[in-house]
Amino acid sequence: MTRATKRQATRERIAQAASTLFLKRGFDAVTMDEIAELAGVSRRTLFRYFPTKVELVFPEHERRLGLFQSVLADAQELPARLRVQRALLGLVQDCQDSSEHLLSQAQIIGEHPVLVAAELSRDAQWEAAMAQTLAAEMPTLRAQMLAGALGGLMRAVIRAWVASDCSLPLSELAEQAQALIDLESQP
Amino acid sequence: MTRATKRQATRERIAQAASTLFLKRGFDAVTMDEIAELAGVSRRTLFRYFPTKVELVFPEHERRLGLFQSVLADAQELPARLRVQRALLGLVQDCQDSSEHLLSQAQIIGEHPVLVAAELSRDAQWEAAMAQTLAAEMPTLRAQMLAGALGGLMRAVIRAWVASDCSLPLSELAEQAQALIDLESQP
DNA sequence: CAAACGATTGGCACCCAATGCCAAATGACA
DNA sequence: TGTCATTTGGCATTGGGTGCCAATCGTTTG
Repeated sequence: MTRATKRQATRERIAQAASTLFLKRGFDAVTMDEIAELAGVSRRTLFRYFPTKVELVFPEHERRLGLFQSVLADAQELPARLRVQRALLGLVQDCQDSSEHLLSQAQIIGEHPVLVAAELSRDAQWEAAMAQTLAAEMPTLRAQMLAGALGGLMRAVIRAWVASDCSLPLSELAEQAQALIDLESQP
Repeated sequence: MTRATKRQATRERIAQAASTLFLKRGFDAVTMDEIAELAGVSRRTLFRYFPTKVELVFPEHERRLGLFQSVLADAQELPARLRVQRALLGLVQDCQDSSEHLLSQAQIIGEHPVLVAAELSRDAQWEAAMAQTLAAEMPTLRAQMLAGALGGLMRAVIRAWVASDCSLPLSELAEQAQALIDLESQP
């Protein structure tokens, strides 16, 4: 078994073990030792794959953010606001494709303050990426404000969608959001 | 010395001690024991006043949030969106009045992921309060989206203001923000 | 004023997340 | 197959956070 493959498999085994235990008993009631044991690795190795316990709740984040950023960077010939719109649509698609995983994640996060905060700071990374892109064709402050507003919209949309058990059509919600801030008509 | 007075004094002494140490050596390099010693209380008592180390960075938050909520609840005869506008203006005023404290707080937070996340989750409480108020005169989802967008705007404005060492006129920035989402003209 | 009461405090032991260090094991490659 | 770099495990340590109990200090009542 090649090195990279094994690493990948171990990572997924750990994430799976963590998710299982978190869902069964809640974030706080699970110790790192238990996760390590269920995943079949030592506690020390577990910390090499996931530097903090919180990271175990968002195993897909880094990959997803990378995707988002690459969509923003693609097709440089298009205007920035259009690239942002595309990236957001891609994100929506990604959410729909993995709605199952999203729901269990939401259940784990629940009202837990630390996890809610962690999710918000991950959302902020998306906003930062959008702001950077938008800054190419408008003043920085305006780009940051717009990105912040878009991020706030996204959060509300996703939250509503998750609250409906992912049953409502996400695209419809996204349309309502677009009515509030029309990217096309921004000065 | 009456009980409540003493409690108040102790709380402020602790907050002051923490702020001093954080500014001098950074959040991570300060232990709870050191803060307790400088404040002249036992470690155990320190944890009774501030349940987590992070709370020590936002000692004013609870009071400020309460103020914000009471402004939202006042003057029920006015339309909700106007009350939200008032509350936001009050917040801006509050920030200008305590800009000094805000700057040192920003210096402590810096790029520290945990503190950034903690600040975001506090912002989210403001958004929730606004959303609840706005929900009185529009559908819940729309209220949440609008509140999220307003929160994103506020954050960008405050961030820009702090980045300028609180020298730019905050009211001017707020006006720019209003141009993006005009509360009056929302359907 | 004194005694009884309730809130505040301090000290202790304990749990657990997180980190540094070093030695053993394991896959890659000549 | 033998060497080399990566990965892994075990160990010790630091520091945040909590439960428990006894001592202390306002407060209240007779």
